[in-house]
Amino acid sequence: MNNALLTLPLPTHFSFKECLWFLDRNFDECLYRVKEGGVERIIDVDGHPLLVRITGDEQQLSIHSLDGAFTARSRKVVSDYVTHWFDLKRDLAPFYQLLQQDKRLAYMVQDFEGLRLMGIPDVYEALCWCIIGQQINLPFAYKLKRRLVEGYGISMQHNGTTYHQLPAYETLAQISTADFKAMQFSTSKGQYLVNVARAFADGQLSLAQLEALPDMTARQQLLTSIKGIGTWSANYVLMKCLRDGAAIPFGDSGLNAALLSHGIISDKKDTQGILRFFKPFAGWESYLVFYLWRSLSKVTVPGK
DNA sequence: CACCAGGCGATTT
DNA sequence: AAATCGCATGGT
Repeated sequence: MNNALLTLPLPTHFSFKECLWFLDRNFDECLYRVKEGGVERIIDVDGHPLLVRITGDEQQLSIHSLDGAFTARSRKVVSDYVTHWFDLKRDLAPFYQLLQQDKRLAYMVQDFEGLRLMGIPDVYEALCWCIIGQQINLPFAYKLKRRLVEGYGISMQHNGTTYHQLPAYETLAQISTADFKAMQFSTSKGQYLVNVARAFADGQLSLAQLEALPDMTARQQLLTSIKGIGTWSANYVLMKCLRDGAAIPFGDSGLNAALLSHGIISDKKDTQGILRFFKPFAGWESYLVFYLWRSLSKVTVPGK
């Protein structure tokens, strides 16, 4: 038995290639690295960084620790993390049945077969990314994230490559407006990030606290009580981190673009039309949003 | 110089 | 509740 290897069985309708395509779609991501058919990143195990490499085939995901053998504890944490990240516990068959019933979307079942809604298991990371990405184009958003991570985060070396983690929230909470400006963050973006970091540092917000709430409405309310987290961000977190199938990031520019290009609406402000469109997809709204985002890149996966 | 980008908060209706 | 407005900041 290899103590540095962990494997996870795959459900049906799972394509590692499709998932990897999403992770590697030409953005300058700094919290993981896609290399030689796999993805590598640091996973936090009780405050300790563990570098792993994930590859996949038809049957399973293989997770190699690049940092020594797994312990029983790290095996559990990493397994849970990757299961969440790749959404391994979901049966996509019902979703594909719904897609087939809409002529405008049926092509997705073939073209994107096995694509999972790639999550952000860490709620702090999800919230930071929301704020960084608000109202700016994605290439610039990735630039900002890299500046923040390289300037204030935690990094480690492996075989000559540097791997990063976000700054701890205690660190982020103390970055000044001037320091944010130097990284080309707007004043409000910097303040919003500090607000989130403080909420974690002060114990007002944690994954456990969110999960303890009775329903998604209550979770959304707690999230939007933080200045800087609006409807879009709260729903983005519900979708990518808390795995709420019904979350829709209303107002999202990419979502609107996809709805327009599919002839589903003819006006971004047609709120009723959007709600009507999502109605038959009850419980799968977030998956539908993710597949609509996917459709914006017509690039197909090599070998499919 | 416009207009846009994975919006938000505050204000007004 | 729903619509509108001002706001930052860089990219195209």
